Amino acid sequence: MDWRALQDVVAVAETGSLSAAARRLNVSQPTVGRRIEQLEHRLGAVLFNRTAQGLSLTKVGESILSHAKSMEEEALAIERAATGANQQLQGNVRISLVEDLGIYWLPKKLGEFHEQYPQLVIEVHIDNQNVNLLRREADIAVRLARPDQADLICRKVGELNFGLYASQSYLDKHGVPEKPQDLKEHYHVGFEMETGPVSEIKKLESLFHEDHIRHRSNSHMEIVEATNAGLGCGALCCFIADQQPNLRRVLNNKLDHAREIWLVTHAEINNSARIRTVYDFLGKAFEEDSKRFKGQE
Amino acid sequence: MDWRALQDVVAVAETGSLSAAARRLNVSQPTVGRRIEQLEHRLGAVLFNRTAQGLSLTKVGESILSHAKSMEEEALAIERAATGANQQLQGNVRISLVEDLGIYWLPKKLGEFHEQYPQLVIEVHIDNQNVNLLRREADIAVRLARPDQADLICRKVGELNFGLYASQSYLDKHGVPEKPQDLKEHYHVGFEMETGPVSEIKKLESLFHEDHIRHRSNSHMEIVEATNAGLGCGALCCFIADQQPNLRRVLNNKLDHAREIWLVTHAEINNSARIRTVYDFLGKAFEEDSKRFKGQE
DNA sequence: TAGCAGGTATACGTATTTGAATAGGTGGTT
DNA sequence: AACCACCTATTCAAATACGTATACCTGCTA
Repeated sequence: MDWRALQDVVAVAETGSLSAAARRLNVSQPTVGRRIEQLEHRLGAVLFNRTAQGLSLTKVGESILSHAKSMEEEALAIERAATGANQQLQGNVRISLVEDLGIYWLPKKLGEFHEQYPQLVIEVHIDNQNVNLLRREADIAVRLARPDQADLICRKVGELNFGLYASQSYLDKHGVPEKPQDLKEHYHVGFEMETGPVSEIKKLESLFHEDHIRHRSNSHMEIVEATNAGLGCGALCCFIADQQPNLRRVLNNKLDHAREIWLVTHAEINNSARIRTVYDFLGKAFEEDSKRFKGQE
Repeated sequence: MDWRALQDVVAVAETGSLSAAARRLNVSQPTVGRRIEQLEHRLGAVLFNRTAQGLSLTKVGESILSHAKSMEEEALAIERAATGANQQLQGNVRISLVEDLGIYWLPKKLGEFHEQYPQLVIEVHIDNQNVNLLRREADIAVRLARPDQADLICRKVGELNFGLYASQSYLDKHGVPEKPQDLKEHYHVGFEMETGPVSEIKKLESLFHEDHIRHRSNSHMEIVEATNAGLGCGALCCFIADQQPNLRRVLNNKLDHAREIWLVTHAEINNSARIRTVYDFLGKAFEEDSKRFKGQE
């Protein structure tokens, strides 16, 4: 029995089509189709119903799936174990961060890092959604909330403060709000619900008139630009907004909210010398800039 | 990551060499070598120490092995699930039996079976050691002791009686023993320790003078022939020995011992129509001949 | 010490596997 | 109704992986 076909079964079952599975597995659609066909022949059972819309599991296929998924778990554990055992200071380390930190902060820090560790390659993966560390989608993640998955090790490395900002041109046109109630007359530029912390977003939005919420985005950078462009008041990272010459803080820090910054990695792979090196470097780097992130500088 | 390489890792770790693993996996030695080499490269870790005598696991290799073995377990479970789901009355069924039943009894029964189920192919696997049903080394096994593995379903289908026999020519030469004590003067033809039930064998051997145990074998057939050839008194299946014209029963049935006959299969694969068919057929066949096996006919 | 029976590593022609291209089907959208 | 986006199945040339043959190493035995 070709175990690769079992790998394919998981991918096809989860994506619902040979094509999508092939993309995920970095092979071609005919290859996935053929391998599954062979497996079915070998097992003497049809695992999928084929339609023009894709494939769906048969009863037999379902009875097999959980086993194949267990195999996948074990395969991932193998990758983690091997990575964790690697004590060389060379190779890739993949870091996942939210835009704010990934774009406005990390690059400036990495210069120093590369001087110190010339053999290490950093892959930066900007993503406001959470990546799955258990699946090695990243080696190290920076998150704005404490992770709750098991098997992860994590460390709080600071707080990221958000304040309410608007552009000078916007304020010239719409006036400067003096107290929170004044916001009812203002426009809001905010986060998409799916991406950010829902309760915080709703709390902020409730200060504005519901018809005045004109713009939402899943991109933090885009919100900075939209605020810069005068579309309304936006809740922005202080350490970013304070450096934008056209942005002004609104209502001082009455509407600030802070989110915790967590550095996260997988317990097993953190045995790896190169990953621990990056992890420790980031920990120190965050500490150095903790005041900036709190918006106190 | 190529899951086939993980399959290879298990085989190499268990057999200790690329060559042996290749034989087990039905591929060539260079193939196994290459795939493991690739895996090591992909994982960035050396899994085996290579010597001219074979391969041994490194520390990293060991930390991986248990995961890979778990994958193997799951893969086997998949095979069983697929087989069990197969409701067609065609295909192979592999039966494992001890020689006595496999050679002197089963073939005669199978004629009738094939008439009834022309689409089913029976593979007979004669083996006095126990095969591993969990690994699908056989679909159905006939054993002379109650199996203790989990996940097996089994059924006692009779008792196989053994008695003490010697050839007419042997008795002419050495005389006929009248009581058990007389056996001290006789020669014994018996089982190898590894194959049979150790306590029974020792009990029987103790009746003879230790210098008179001239012949041991792992083959029941060979013991029949050896006894036929006049090498000594042998403990033989009654239903076989009673049909041999030259063999005589010694000491009537004072030294009989019976072993239970168990029909065994795997719980999951017994859902398969074809396997259940054979299982039920064998159950009935054993019942029909139960008196013969007890040596009462 | 020679010969043998294991093993790994390597070279190379062949056979298999692969992916690009494409035909053909289906459902949703304009 | 026509188009588009998505899917599967098939074809065929090209890339890849494979097995055979072989060199070479090591430990055992005569």
